[in-house]
Amino acid sequence: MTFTRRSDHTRAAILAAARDRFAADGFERTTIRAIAADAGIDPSMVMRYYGSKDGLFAAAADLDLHLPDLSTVPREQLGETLVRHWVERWEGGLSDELLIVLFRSAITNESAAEQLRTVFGAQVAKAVAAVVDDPAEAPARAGLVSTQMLGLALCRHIVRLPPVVALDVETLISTVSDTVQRYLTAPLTS
Amino acid sequence: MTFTRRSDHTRAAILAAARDRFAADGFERTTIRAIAADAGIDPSMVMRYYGSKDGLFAAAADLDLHLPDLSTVPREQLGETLVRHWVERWEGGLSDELLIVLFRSAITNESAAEQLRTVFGAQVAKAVAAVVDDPAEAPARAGLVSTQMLGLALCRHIVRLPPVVALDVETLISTVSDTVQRYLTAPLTS
DNA sequence: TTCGTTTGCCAACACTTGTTGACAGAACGG
DNA sequence: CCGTTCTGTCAACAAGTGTTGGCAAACGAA
Repeated sequence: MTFTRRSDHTRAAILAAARDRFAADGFERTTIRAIAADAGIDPSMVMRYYGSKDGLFAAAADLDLHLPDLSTVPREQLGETLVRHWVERWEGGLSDELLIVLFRSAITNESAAEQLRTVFGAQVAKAVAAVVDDPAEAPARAGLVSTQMLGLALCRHIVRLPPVVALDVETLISTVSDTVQRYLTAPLTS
Repeated sequence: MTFTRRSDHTRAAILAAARDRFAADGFERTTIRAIAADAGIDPSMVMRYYGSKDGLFAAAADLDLHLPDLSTVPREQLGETLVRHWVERWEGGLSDELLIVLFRSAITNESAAEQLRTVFGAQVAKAVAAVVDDPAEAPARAGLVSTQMLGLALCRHIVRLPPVVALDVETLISTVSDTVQRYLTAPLTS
């Protein structure tokens, strides 16, 4: 099944071009013709190898957050570990534009939103569940953590709110870490 | 200039239909034909009264956050005042779908993103500046507050992450209020 | 070589998009 | 009454969309 086909190069070129376009423009504004042009091939090839625009998107937005395993982290460093990982992943140039792909498209495309829900529902919940005292509180804590981390990425890298973009990385990390630390460990008021 | 034209009813119907559609589908997927159909008129009327799709969007997404004046609020209630106002505005049914309009479209449409930057840059910064000790810190604090408030709205009302949707309103308010209170008043580590 | 398969391009389909201009009737001022 | 303006419809345009099928060349096994 994993033979190296002669078309592998083309397939990879399509996927790379698709990620660039989806990340830059979102799902709706990205056209198969533009992707094909970027990849230097004919639009019909995209259909042949990925079936449809939706199929191509699914292939392009398949990602792993690689969240750190929090179970081995000292309790008082949980927030910082998570936030630092998150921030540095986003700051790390274009290497992880997959996140932007998913993000940009999830706002308007329902299947992309479902994919984002799955990614966060599973991966963040798993990371959080490993360190929470009361398992019943795990979903709520994971949800709160998600609001802060997604909000941070949204403001700094998608909408690019000037004051958020201007924030010093270390200030950002240390301030937001305190928040996430509280969401993970502080008693949940109600 | 503010005569009551006979077409005012049509103009209003177009605007209402446009807000519904933009909020539900975002800018790109919303078609003038669909808006016209909802409003029960011909697509060409939309062009006549609003010039273009962009013009219609600008008219539909013109909004005021109505953030409370924090200068009269006791210092220890700043966070809760802001967060409660924000959450209740979003929870208040469809009455404020304008926010969703702007939000959904800002991700893929550059002029909408600019509009969102303006709204937050101006209105949040103004509200925050009124209560911050060191004026030099105001933009950073406003930025941090924005990440939490936008992230909250994103997760709960746009992407609809299940654990965030499931959160009890009062738990949500009190927990996030603590965060915003810290962003407004706690020393900024660096 | 000879055959079938793979890879790619070309042209076209059927459809939707934003937008425009011509035209019919109502409303209104003179 | 006339003539003008306003409000609305209809039909069409030019462009762009995802998608499909046919065909030529390159390849790989026999």
